[in-house]
Amino acid sequence: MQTMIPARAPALAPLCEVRSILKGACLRPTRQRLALGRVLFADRHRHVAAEDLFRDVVVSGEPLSLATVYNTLRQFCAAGLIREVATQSGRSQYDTSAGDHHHFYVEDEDRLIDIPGETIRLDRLPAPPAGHRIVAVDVLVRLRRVSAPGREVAP
Amino acid sequence: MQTMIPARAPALAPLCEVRSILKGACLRPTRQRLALGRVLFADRHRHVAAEDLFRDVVVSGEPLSLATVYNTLRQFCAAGLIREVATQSGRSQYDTSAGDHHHFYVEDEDRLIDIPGETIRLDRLPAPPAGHRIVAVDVLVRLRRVSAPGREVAP
DNA sequence: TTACGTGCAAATAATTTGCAGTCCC
DNA sequence: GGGACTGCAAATTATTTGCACGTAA
Repeated sequence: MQTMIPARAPALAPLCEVRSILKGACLRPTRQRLALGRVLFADRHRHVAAEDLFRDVVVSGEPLSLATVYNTLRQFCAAGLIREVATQSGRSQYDTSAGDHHHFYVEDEDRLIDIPGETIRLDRLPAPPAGHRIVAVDVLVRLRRVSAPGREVAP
Repeated sequence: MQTMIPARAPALAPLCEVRSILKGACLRPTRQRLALGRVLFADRHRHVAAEDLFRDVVVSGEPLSLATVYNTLRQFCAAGLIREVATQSGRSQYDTSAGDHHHFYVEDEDRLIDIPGETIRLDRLPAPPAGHRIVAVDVLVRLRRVSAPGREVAP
């Protein structure tokens, strides 16, 4: 889509903070993980797809391979440092804040927006089927642009 | 995973019903769409991935191509006849009941289970960002097996 | 040292598309 | 008859994996 890469350097989390996050998750502080962590944890309310993160880290001056980004995202996810958000676009997005909150999803742009945890309250959560336990409740509020190019559906 | 294809013929919705559903959506009643519709609309609480549906239709005796399944699912979705459900597995699942309800998602099996609409109530839905309107609210309650093979996480 | 990580390129998986031929209205 | 639909195979896109090499503990 875009030929020119905007070389805005993304904000970076302090190295020592990332180190201790990794240590807490029993993950070796390799150069690549540190670089990914510095970008990921700079803003606790970010949503990234693997490709975006890859681009940001490379722009930040640390070369690494895309495969490593995928692998590391999976590890961070398994460690509970970040969270995968399911959308209906083909690609996964990762949420840098693991806390309790939900999302708006702008369909046309494949973009996520945080909804603070207390804003939505779920009453009467159903009991899980026998033999299962609830590990998470994800609420996705799907949005579309008003008066989007095209036609508007009558209510 | 499974080498033998169990040739259980799936239940089929009546042809006339599928015809009128298609007519209502302004879609031509072609042989392939009818066959897909008969399988899809036989049970209003089914969840299928494209490949599963493809297999079921072929088993029901109507040959068609996988590409047509994908294309048709997209068309049915756009027409509001079915609904795509986002999960974190790579593949999309389609829900044959378009009505208001939510889902349990068994992560280990990539399987969806309906939660009736009134079972979950959402209070205080947040206002959408300016210029956007809410088109749907999807709640996904993620489940994992209790005492799954492996280890259990302490609470 | 030594198991754990990483890069690369190739493999997979799910889905979409181009185009020639077929079918419904 | 003519545009809508389908099949096929090839293209795309997102992600994973195998294996030789590098690096933190």
